[in-house]
Amino acid sequence: MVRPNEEVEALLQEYADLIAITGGDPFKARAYEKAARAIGGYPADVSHLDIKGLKEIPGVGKSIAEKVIEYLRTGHVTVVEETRAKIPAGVRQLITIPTLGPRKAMALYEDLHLSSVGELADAIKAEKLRDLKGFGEKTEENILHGIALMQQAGERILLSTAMETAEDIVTELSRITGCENCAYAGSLRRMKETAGDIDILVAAARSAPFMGALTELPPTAEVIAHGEKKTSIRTVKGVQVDLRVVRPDAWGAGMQYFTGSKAHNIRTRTIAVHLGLKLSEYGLFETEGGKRVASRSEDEVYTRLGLPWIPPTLREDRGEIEAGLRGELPEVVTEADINGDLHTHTDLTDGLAPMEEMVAAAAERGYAYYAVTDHAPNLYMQRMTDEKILAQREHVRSLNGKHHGMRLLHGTELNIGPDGEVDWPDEFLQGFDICVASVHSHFNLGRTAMTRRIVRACNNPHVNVLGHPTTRLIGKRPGIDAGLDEVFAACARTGTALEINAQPDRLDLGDENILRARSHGAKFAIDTDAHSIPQLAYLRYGVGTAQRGWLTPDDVINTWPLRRLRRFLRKDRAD
DNA sequence: GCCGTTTTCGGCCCGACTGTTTTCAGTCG
Repeated sequence: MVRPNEEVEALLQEYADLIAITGGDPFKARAYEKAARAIGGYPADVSHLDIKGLKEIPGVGKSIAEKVIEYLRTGHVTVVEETRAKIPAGVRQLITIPTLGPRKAMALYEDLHLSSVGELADAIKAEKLRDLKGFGEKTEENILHGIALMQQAGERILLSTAMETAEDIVTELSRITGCENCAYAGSLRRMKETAGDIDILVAAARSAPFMGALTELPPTAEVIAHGEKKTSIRTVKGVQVDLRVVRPDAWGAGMQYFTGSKAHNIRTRTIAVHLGLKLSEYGLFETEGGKRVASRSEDEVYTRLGLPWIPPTLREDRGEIEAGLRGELPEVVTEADINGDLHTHTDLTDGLAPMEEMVAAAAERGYAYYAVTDHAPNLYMQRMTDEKILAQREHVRSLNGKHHGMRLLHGTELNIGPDGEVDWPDEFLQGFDICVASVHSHFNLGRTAMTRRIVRACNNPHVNVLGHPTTRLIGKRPGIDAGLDEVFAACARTGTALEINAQPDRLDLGDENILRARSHGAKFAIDTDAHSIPQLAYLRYGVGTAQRGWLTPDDVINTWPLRRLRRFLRKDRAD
């Protein structure tokens, strides 16, 4: 079900956290963290590897390889179990609170015996923390703020987490005899950035086999409800999954109903009423007499309502009904329209895979072009130098066109400094085919300074893409405070594309900001910011988000042919 | 615990920022 690589990654990360919390060797903790990341981002399935194969993964040596083997054989690792026994699980949860790290978490556990987020919140309210060494009023405030941020995301999970679970379940249920159709619906199908639960729909004459199967799938931890029409379970990861089975001739009406959104459905049902019809999850019926007029496919249902089929990503009652009635629905961008990725990393900085491997994997995706954009020197921890990036450029040039004719662009991800300055002078920047520029520091400037800073970066004739424009991390960090309308206008004016960063915890810009930016006439780049080969597939989440922002291929520069893209990348420069 | 054009020991991503301190620990990117 879940990729074994991810399971192992989670286990090693947990062990790294436990080492850090218990005050173990920080280098050891980092070694486990590094190995966890490397395995999570490794393209081959680790469960098919032996010790020798595992040790070929960078950062994995004898000791970790043996633990991985032990885990794959027995489902657990003895030393991890032993360490777990010393530290309540809640303590580890504490370090997921922003601004709260392993040292503070351990102090809270040892001195105040706090071992859950709830207990911590209560202790802060009782002003118990401020007397602790290294803690003060401001620390209390920051932790409370961090807890609030986490709870704001609430019980919702990231789109990618929901998607992986849903696709696994759909695959399993589709195998069952009698399954005529199976798909996920709900906010997941609309590609909303987070999901509260997962809705799965099956078309079949008999429901019992599917209801039974769901309750017995490996990720099922708890059965919440088990009936004839609906079964709900909770997975080991705490995600609720609702399964509904409909008759095959009601598939379209069921999908339409369970895809939502609620606001969209209210509109479609109102239209039905005005036509003397009634719309439910079972079909579209005549009010008088109850004769069924449509239900087999969504297309049939929408057509009978006088609407074209509406892409699920648009179904938010944000004007799609009106546009549909006028015959002016946008032809939204699809994954197939994307000609290349313009923001990616290699192991020259913090990526996991060597450039050749990233490039080969990108070519397999059928891209016409691909940009290598490693970090620039001002992100000090990456240790980039002029020599290293120039050597990489030579390497990029040497591989250009060698994989299915895919053209390579050599670029970089610049850091936008507090005054809007970037890493290199103009003469040096001139040598790049493309520059992404992003905020990686100074997140707390005031709005005026923040706006000026970003607008200044857009004015730079070498900055082509504004990377993850708000820098938000879903459920962890709000976006920077900037005058976004000014920023979007500057992007449109200067020919700087706004990135739709497809990393599932970023999805930045998000749909609402995309709609705003589009109204300013800005262009966009849907990029994965991939740090490993599997992450190249995150593109789908960026595309879904772009669709939610009503973008067409013409709005998205990396759907364009290379010639047009290159013209855009020159901005107004003469060179 | 990993790794090696400083190779079996001794380094390991470096610097900024914040809030707590009175010289610095913890967290983050």
